[in-house]
Amino acid sequence: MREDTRTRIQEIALRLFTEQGYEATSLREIAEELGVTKAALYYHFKTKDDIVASLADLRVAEVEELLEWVKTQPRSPETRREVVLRYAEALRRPRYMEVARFMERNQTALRDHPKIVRMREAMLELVKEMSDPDDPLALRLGRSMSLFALHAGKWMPHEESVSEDEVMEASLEVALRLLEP
Amino acid sequence: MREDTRTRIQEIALRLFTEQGYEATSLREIAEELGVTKAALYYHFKTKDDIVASLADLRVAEVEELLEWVKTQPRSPETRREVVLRYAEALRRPRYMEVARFMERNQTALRDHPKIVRMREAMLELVKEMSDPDDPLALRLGRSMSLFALHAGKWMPHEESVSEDEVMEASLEVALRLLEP
DNA sequence: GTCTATATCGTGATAGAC
DNA sequence: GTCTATCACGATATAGAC
Repeated sequence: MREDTRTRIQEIALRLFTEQGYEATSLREIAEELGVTKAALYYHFKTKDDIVASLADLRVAEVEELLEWVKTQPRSPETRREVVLRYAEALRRPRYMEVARFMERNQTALRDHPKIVRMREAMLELVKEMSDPDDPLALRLGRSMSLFALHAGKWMPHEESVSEDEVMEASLEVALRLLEP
Repeated sequence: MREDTRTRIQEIALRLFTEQGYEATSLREIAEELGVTKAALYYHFKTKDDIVASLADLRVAEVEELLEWVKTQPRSPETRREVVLRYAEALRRPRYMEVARFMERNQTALRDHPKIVRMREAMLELVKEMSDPDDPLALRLGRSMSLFALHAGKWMPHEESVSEDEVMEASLEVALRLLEP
């Protein structure tokens, strides 16, 4: 059974926005890859920003959920570990990592987009929850990098002999190590 | 003595490109901040790309120099440590960190720009020189993140009570720790 | 749902006067 | 070195037929 057009637009847009950048990608390009005209896109999405919003939705809810959860937990090594594990788990879901990469690569272009702003704020709060204000600065910094380390594995170049799972496992190891002094 | 116009253009462009993104920043905006018309910019820079090139120049030579040096050294813990220290030292120079941030934030928009391509390749080689192919994956990943950790300190949010130097010192601590198993 | 046609705008860039 | 005036282009977005 064939995907619906809306989903195909999302997929094409996600790829092009990430590869070339949001502003550098025109609706004409997306339409051409889809095999329709520019105007047809406007039936499925009201504006170009709307496409971004639909992509952000794939991720925002999940991060905010994780944030809500962590707020109910004590600030302990176990909680931090669990946050990293849950975040890593989320990254395995289809398209999640791709959306994360799209956002990361287009932060400036999208810095005023409401959904992106919410996303950034949630991530900052999440990072904040992972340290006490009186922890040493280097430790706090390391923990801030922890979640990012999980993304980094996918973006760093490595040989083809290494499998996805191995990279994810190694990233997780780095991330967990960054939690501790 | 007043800065020359060329330098002022670079400064304004660097700030706007970083804050809003390269594509989102028009020459009109830069000209307005400078207090001249768009056309006047073209006396100082032949194209918009030329402004980027002049900004990249502030950093490319330095990284390539560091790369050349590391290639003459054995792959040892001391060499890796020295690379991180030298890179951290370079980041203290005026505008270097700002240029790094500008590049980082606009990687996609500038992905075909010759100077940016050279820069990325040099950084990748530099990272490569910091590990042996048979080191464990997690260690190689951590070392890849090491230089990035030095950037990260500046971007992560932290209280105003913390000084620049303290942040840099903490970043350095994280970076050095990432070098070791 | 998709089309053609068009409106409207801002962009990077150039020519030539001063 | 800076200006005015202008160009050519491609962008997002809309109207209305099919």
